Amino acid sequence: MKTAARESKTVRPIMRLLDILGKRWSLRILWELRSGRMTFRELRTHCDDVSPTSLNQRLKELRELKLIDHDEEGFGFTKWGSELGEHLLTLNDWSVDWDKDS
Amino acid sequence: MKTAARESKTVRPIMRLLDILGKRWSLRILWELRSGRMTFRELRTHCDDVSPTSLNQRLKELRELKLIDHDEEGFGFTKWGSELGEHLLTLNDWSVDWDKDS
DNA sequence: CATCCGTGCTACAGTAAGTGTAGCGAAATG
DNA sequence: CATTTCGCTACACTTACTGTAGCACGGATG
Repeated sequence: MKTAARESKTVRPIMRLLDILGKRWSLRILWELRSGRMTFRELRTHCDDVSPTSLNQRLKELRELKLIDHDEEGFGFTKWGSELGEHLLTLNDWSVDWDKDS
Repeated sequence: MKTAARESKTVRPIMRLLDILGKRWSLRILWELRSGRMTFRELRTHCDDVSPTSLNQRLKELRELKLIDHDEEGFGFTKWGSELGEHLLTLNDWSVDWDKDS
């Protein structure tokens, strides 16, 4: 019975969330998807040409968490992902003030 | 003129933020620090015994971003880190609903 | 039919990042 | 002095990510 390499050991939702969001590109992917659905290649371009291996891995995980989905228009937010995107937006506003105090 | 391995190429504050938060343990560290200041070793224990190498690296980066600081009571939030902690709290509330729709 | 797109995605070797254990030097306490 | 606790480092090992190439599929076009 082997445990997954890096998935949350706890059951707490926040931990599941922090686990995946703490992986490289996760936050960035969600951030970029705010501007609408896009194809794998488009998304890749928006994410500084992240390697397709990594992108695919993250997309798979984010889909499993029901944060994004995929249809004929490409990848995009689910209802939940959309809500999470809102949180990122408020974080964006915050970061502007934070940055002023560089 | 070499560029830093993984620091943001853009100047946008949100990117700087997502960059560091997207590194392993960053979000977790901030999450754990909500419960108050703690020593290196305490923090390490709270973070599933993360390797001291990684912990030290993240703490260093988070200090550079003025999100946490260190005094005789240990590591803890700065004013900015504290605000970011609030955001994590609302994210925690959200995650509970999200989790119900597993 | 064949040929050309663009799609999501995989293979694979190389590089970077994180792990786990041991332990150091400094400061505080007895 | 010895002991404890502190932040932190060394180092070999393992895992994660990168960068490039290209595959299989489906739809359009000739």
